[in-house]
Amino acid sequence: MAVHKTTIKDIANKAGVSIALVSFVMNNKIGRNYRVNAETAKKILAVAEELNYQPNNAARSLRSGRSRTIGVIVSDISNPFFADIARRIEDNAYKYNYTVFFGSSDENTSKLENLIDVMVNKGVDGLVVVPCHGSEEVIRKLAETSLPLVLLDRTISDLDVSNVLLNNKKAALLAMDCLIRQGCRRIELISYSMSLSNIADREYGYQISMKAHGFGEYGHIHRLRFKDISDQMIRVLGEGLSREAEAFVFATNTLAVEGLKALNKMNVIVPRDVAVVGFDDSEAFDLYYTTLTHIKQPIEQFGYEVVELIVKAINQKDRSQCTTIVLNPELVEGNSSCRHVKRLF
Amino acid sequence: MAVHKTTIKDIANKAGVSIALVSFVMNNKIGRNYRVNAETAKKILAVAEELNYQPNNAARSLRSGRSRTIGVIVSDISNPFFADIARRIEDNAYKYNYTVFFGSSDENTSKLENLIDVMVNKGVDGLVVVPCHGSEEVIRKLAETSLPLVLLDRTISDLDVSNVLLNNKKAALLAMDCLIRQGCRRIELISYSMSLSNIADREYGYQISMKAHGFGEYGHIHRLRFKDISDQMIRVLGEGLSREAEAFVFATNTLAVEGLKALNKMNVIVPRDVAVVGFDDSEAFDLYYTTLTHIKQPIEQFGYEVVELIVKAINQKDRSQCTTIVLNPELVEGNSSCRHVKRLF
DNA sequence: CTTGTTAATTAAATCAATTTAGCTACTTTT
DNA sequence: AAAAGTAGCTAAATTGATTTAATTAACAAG
Repeated sequence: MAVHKTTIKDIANKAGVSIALVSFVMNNKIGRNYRVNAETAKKILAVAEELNYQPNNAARSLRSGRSRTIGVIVSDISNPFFADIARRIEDNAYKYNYTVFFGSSDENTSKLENLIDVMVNKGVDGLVVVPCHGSEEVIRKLAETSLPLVLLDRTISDLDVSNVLLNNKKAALLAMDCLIRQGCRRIELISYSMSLSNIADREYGYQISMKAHGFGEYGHIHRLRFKDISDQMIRVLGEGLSREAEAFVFATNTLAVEGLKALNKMNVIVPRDVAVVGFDDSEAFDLYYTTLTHIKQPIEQFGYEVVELIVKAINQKDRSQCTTIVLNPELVEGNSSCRHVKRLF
Repeated sequence: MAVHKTTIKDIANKAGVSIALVSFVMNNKIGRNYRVNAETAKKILAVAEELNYQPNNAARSLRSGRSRTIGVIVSDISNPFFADIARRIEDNAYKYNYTVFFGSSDENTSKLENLIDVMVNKGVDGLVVVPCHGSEEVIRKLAETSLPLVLLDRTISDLDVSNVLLNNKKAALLAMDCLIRQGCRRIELISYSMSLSNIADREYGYQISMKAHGFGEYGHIHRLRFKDISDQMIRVLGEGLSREAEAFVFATNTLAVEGLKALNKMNVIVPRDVAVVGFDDSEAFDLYYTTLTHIKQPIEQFGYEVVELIVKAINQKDRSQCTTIVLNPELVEGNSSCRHVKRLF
């Protein structure tokens, strides 16, 4: 608790030994090379305890070149999806005695680059990054350095780097299967205009499914710009409905929230007028008048695996060994996709 | 971008000067005590640029005893209220060249104590803490140390420390005035059983208002335990409704979300059957079938002021000078408090 | 009794930056 | 021309911990 002041030197003085011995004991380095008398070790530990010794991280870091610190850059830490992952990362990193710096890129490449600089400058031992639109080159350059790196949620094609990703194609297929089982054919996808691997894979899964079931002609992918979503949303949903779309799939939780808001404004009732499937959970859906069918991502596992990978990468000097972990999505069926409800009205 | 390797020494070698000169120039220390020829300075800066010099934080930190790092411990970083504040803190701290460590206490004192230890150990220059239930003693001990400290959102009574708080009593009065204006008398408050200054002040404001308007006899404060809220919520709301409560005030956003969920389950329509006022905003309310009347807290200002205070505290050696900033709440009137709607049904 | 071995310990270098005290050359003053 | 002042620069100490190389003391082996 107390703000530390006692150093290894203080302990050495009080215990009547050299600072080297204290260091050996404090680091449990006792072995064939460093031998310390059991009595002496005991005494040193006692004095350390008495003086409430806390090692100086700056000194340690300077000497070892390591900070026991990890940098995590997500697109927006106030997005519940990333906030939840952040919590898990924090918790798991703590187990390994690592502390975490967080940063938000706001889907802005220059901000991302800046954050990377700040964190590298702070001396983080490794970086976890959610690549944003247009960040490909920045990430490639970063991957060329010797700094341990793990990409989260999205990846960069043809880049030899560790990843923790969702099986986004499968996720899209799950969403589609659910709707198709309900008899939907005119299914439209609401997506972002940003070029992101997770989005692309979801779009791919959507298209595969539509074609496989022979609904290709009904297919529509709406790609919205990141800024000023709500106006665009009302427009594209309106377009879809005028084409008699039977279902909308929203490619992210932010899109789903905005989409449901728009449908509310347009007085469109879900699932009576149109079926809906979303991605990710959100507290927002808890108060919605019907339960939302959505793809559930294994948040805890995301946080867990990311830390495992980055710690592994830090501890191996061989940077060439990369691991990609692909996590499985799960379909949570609510009422928003129950197309048959129409008959009830 | 590149992982740094060039040191002050490299620059000195390449520029043909001593490391001291490089340090003077890099730190802009040029003045009466440290004189550097303009030409030399220029050359040093050029070499630094060329070698892409990034100062080693560990060395700097070791020498100066400062880390340019701030620790922020909230109760839960995945609660949107704190996540939003965290973003603002991060942004404002960046302006001062500070980086931020976040931690979540989960309203658990021993976890809080542990986090404080970790952060002190990491050598943070200052701490921003949201005190949790039962943390009084821990905070008092912390305040006795020389570590700059700012309490956020909640305070500890009779403790000489800087604070950034909401005027919670006023906030409660605003909420009450709004309901009373609508003709409500049987107003009940849903609160936590935790002993927290913000909660206490909101309860106080509620009681003051009820008594002042002569509704004391109708007053009911329900204090829920932090764990397993939903069951308790259904019970207490049921109790309230059986007493013909006309309005519920929820003392926090988490309580409001749980409360509205419970009302949904109980098939109680807002505001037809009961009026509702909440604290804080939440994305969750966006999809609710009616707009929620709530107390809006100045989130941006919270983040801003906290950083201002902690930076000020860090830069003054005189620890005795404490500042308390009390921010003003704002009432955002939605439809959930429009009691008169009853007549329309 | 010398040599070798090993247990126990320590002095000193190192990490990268900051900062104090001091040292040259000049220039200015008297 | 001696004294004083100053511009420009540098050597070296310092920060706290880690780690290498060296040292001492004790004991066993030859």
